[in-house]
Amino acid sequence: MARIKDVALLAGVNRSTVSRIINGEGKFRADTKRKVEQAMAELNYRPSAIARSLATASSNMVGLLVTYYTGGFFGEMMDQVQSELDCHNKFLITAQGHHNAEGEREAIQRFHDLRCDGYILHSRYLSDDELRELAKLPTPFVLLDRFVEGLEDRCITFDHTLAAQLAVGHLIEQGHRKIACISGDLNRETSKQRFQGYKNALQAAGIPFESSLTSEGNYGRESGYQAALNLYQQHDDMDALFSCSEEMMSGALQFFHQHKIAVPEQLSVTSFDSVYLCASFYPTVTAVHFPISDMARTAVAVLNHQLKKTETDIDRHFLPKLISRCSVLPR
Amino acid sequence: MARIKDVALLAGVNRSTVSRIINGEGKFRADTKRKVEQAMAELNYRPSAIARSLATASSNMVGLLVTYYTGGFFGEMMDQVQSELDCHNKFLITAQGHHNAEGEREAIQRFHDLRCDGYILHSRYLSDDELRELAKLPTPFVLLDRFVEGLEDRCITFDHTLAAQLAVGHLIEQGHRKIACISGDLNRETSKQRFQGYKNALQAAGIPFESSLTSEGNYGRESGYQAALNLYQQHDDMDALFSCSEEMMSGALQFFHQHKIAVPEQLSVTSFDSVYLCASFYPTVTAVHFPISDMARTAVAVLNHQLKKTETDIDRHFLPKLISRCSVLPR
DNA sequence: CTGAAAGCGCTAACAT
DNA sequence: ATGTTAGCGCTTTCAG
Repeated sequence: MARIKDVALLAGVNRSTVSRIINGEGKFRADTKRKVEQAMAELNYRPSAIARSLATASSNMVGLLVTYYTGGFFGEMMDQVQSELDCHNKFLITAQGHHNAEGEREAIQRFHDLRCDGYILHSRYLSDDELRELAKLPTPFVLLDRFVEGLEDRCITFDHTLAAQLAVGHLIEQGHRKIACISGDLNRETSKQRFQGYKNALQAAGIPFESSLTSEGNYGRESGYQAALNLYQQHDDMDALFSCSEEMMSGALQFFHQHKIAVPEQLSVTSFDSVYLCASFYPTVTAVHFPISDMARTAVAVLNHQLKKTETDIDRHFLPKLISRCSVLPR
Repeated sequence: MARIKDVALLAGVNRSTVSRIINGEGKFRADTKRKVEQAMAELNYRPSAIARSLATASSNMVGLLVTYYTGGFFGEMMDQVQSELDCHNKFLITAQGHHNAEGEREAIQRFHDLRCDGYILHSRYLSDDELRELAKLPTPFVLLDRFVEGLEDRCITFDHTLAAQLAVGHLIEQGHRKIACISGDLNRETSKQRFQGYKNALQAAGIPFESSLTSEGNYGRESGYQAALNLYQQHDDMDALFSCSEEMMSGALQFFHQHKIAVPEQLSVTSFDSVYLCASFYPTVTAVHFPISDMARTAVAVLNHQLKKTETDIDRHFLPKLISRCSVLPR
């Protein structure tokens, strides 16, 4: 593998001249430049990003922490982050948190070992305190879909409560009263918020909250199926259902199909939706969209400002939008 | 950020001693080891993977090229590759090929710039010749789901033709004759193979091939919907359908639901399935499973042998299995 | 068992 | 406009 000194030798110049030409710093005589470029081409030379990192104390790498790779949600994030990063010629390093704090810590450790210039963390299990501690270290990072007091500048947030409220509110507007809810794992902050949004919507309409109309899932399809089953056994007269995730909605729909419960004729449904799965169901499901792509893009933008230490007024807070599809009928 | 020399200073030993202790090379007096470990802890020292790479001429990074991040298929691959790599303390670098040769070239370029020790390539657009050229360079790589003559040792393959044959054969066994097919983009090698499998199955059963019973999609859901529409308009009496991808099956199912065509009572269907989407449909769809996870794991294993220059008899060829679900009824 | 010194491939003052 | 030189943080001979 050719090194910079081979290029310099072949071109008959000094290594630093080559370096400068590569990095476009300063001016050079046209023919030096030509000679160098020719030598690089001839030797098929590519500078070593590693050696560069060491010399410049900047790796050009950005670490992205996600909870899991599978399921499509992550792919969406990754796609956005990568394409933003590509524009700036930075490298993307990813790691999974594996659904626990220790996993997230290890992931960040890896980023640190690689001396990533910055991180984008979709952290679910690290405590606010731990994150604030991390913020004291020199490496900048932004938090994706998380709010931590004291770290406001680094937080890309989404209003989960309002989103759920919107989805349930739509059901109410269409005249539904007996509305069931499949929540996510209620240990998770955002799940709680979504659940709260469900309650808020009911309250705003003066509908009493009834806990037997709610069932906790784990965001997976099977849990959605199971929850639908539970709910239906207790309330075969419910007139609507709200699911806190698209995957769980997928399972619920399976249950309804199987039991010949017509959606939306007999039962209206709405859902949370991240990767437009709700558009692929039958019927297509009216849902609040969780704009993870836009948020991921924003995360990179904000991180870039932190890296350059420039101020920014990029809007870091996202509001939900309801996407009307075919799963709701007025009562 | 503490460096090795800070640790050495604090522990009162030489840098090389620290280095040796970190890497567990040789023997040391118990108390030197203790002192050093204490110093490392105190300084919160973590060796720089970058400096290490430069010194050892080995980056401990592995590059994974995929065509796209979105859709879940990639996540599955990535998950497997990462967890295998984790065991060996290696770093995963990913890049997208962006559905064209130039994109794949750039991705590999990135891997090279980072001096990855090896690559796992899910390459769709680079020619066999180009891949053979690449094989002449010193960096080892493995090809995922691709067969290139001369590179047999590096190819992890799957029998797409047989898989399709199995899925269509099952339909035939159940007494179906008028079987439609939604194929993938026929410019792609594996799509051609799947399509060929469809034809093979028909031929084996003595059923004449009828091109109006086939429709080409692009692996996306919408194209599946469209294809189902096309096919049904021409042959509303078809008795079965085979889809070359789960996504397209999703779209087809939407069409059938919408038009009250009962699956499987009125129409039996089978599909290709990568990430078990077919289990989430209603009805659940009988499908041949494309074992991308196992293949990805194997890819890492094979690459590891290449990196260590050891021989291996790992089985690199995968055979399809049919997973029976609820979308097929005998005629 | 440990230390001294050179070097990995590059960049960045500092000269000229 | 280009060359000289000294690192970046680590590993790895070679000594002892």
